[in-house]
Amino acid sequence: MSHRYLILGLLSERPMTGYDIKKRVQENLSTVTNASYGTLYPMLHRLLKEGAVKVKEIPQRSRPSKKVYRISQAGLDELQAWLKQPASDDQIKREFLLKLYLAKALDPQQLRALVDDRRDEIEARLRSLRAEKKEADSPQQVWVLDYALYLCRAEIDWLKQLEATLGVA
Amino acid sequence: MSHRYLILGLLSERPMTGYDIKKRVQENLSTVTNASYGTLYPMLHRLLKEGAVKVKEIPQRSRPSKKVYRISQAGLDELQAWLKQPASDDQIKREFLLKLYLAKALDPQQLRALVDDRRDEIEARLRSLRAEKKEADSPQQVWVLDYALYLCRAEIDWLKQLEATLGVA
DNA sequence: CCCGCCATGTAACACGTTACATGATTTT
DNA sequence: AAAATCATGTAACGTGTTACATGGCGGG
Repeated sequence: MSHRYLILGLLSERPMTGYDIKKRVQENLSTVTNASYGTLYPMLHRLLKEGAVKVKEIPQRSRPSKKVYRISQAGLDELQAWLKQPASDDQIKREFLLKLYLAKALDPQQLRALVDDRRDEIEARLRSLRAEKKEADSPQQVWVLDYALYLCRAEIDWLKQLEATLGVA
Repeated sequence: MSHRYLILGLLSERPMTGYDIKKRVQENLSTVTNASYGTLYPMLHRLLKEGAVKVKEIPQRSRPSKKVYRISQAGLDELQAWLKQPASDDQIKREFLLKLYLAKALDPQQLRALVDDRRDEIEARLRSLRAEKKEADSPQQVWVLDYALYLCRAEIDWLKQLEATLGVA
């Protein structure tokens, strides 16, 4: 459901096409969501039907006509109302955590390998986030990236400590 | 799909009923998943059909007969194979992050309120995790709780820093 | 006497991903 | 000559949540 507000939020900045929204999400919001066309287009249709957005069709030569969506007053109201509500609980789905919990079934060497691989992966992610931050051009983007960076560092610390306890045992 | 391995993993410790699994998940794994009966029972049926588990039905007076599931060799093999594979990417869905990103549409006071509320919430969560940790009785459980604790602390640090930059602006 | 625990399950709904379909234009 | 970009969309599939249905037993 929160893709609804993702769209309304982006349209509240400026009118956009579905295609624009997709690009914007990939560039700036990949930490938050991965919304695909299969989610975005149907949701735009729905928002239109419900009056939260309006659309202006711009014909193009030899291409599907561009549909520029613009948020309506009703849409703005809905967005505002949603923003004021406290955020619903996070849903973290960390397959890695599950594996770790189930690792009784694994011998110590394999467990060690699992943890080490994880650390490599997170460290790679940390580097790529740092690179992204250099390119960031809005405060909002920096906030989100910082968030991801803080979490990465925390996970690395935790992994180090975990490795230490595994080393002893 | 990973509920499949959740079930296999828990059954690899000892035979259990669907009801037992649900309880276990609520008690020890709420950080990782919230699997409901509507997920668990159908998955057990499927695992049975596919030969990854076996079942023993124990009739009871005036209650649905208890179905105790036990993992099969095929199931164990599948679990091992899965555990050895690197974990797939995390999917973090943080509604709060989205709100923050879209907060251009919000005036500074409301933004402030959003951030403050979040901090209260996370601090409450931190306390409840600490309490849970005292009750923990397996290393695995401590690992998972520690993970959640590290993330909580990181988020609080990030929020503090965010509050500071908001205060200045 | 009521509530929570035990214990199974299904059905409707909501959500999201992936792959497919189309096809010119611009960049490498 | 190939690949990426622009630009729309649908359909099948997979997964998960919620609410419903059933009903005795034990403790406060």
